[in-house]
Amino acid sequence: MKISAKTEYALRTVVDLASLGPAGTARTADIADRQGIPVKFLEQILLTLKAAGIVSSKRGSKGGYSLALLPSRITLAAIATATESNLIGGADGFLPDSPFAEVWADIEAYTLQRLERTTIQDMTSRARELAAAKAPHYAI
Amino acid sequence: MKISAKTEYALRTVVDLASLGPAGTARTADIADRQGIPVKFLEQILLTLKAAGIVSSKRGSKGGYSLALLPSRITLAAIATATESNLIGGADGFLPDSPFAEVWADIEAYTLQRLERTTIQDMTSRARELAAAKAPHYAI
DNA sequence: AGCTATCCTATCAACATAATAGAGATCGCA
DNA sequence: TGCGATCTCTATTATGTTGATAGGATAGCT
Repeated sequence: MKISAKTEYALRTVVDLASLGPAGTARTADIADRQGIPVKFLEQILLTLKAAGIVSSKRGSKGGYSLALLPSRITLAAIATATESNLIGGADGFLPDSPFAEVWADIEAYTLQRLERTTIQDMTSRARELAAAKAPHYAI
Repeated sequence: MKISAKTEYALRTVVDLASLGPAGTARTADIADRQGIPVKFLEQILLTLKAAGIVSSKRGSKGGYSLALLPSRITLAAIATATESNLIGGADGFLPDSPFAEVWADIEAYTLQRLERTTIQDMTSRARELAAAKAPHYAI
């Protein structure tokens, strides 16, 4: 289960936008700066995310990107399938009715389900939990 | 979940050896021929499998490769970890306590478990089942 | 108009994988 | 002992994918 930099950047980018709250907007350069992502690379990623209907954009001065959906409606699967060329379907080479194909199909089904059940909202709330558990003295 | 040609070849090779029965031996060239694998590539794969303790070899005339373990003791995980450079550990880039890391760890754990619970013997018997289901008129 | 930012496409560099090449080492047997 | 068969080892090439960069085109705001 390798994860590409592109997908990792995409996930972090969507969380970044989600952290701005509803109707929050950010320019590519600002996201890139906050997340440590090469600007021109992030441009491409944002175009991909836009094509997938995950973010929306506004051009020109006062423009930028914002989430096209509620964080609770954006699944990790939606992001990963948009950016990862073959999240699934890597078991070709085996005959379709081979026992190996069954095993790989099983693994891919689990993977896809897990990513489909998990939303960006899950990520942000879980991040808060983890932060609270790590530094409870600041939280109290 | 991409699977490399090397791993696919390795899996097919071990099944090929298992199909020869206990104490069955085959030369590299014969396996390559039966499985449609480039000979020199298969040489490297067999060396890898040998280093992993999955097959054993005998040199010279009358030499060849054979399984070092019973098919019921060879897991898909053993083969895949031997041939695949990073079956696991592809979620670096995320901070270790990031919620993303949790999700990926979960998926990897499932993957590894599935491959560890499945043996080459499972593969050969399942292959027979599938063949029987496909052509029941010949089986009766 | 002129500035700002997204949009689009081409290109390059780095890396991993698939495959090939050619010696070298060891075994069995005549 | 010699010789062919077969595994063993390392280097090299080819190919494809990914990560990143470049530069201009398009659209919105003031």
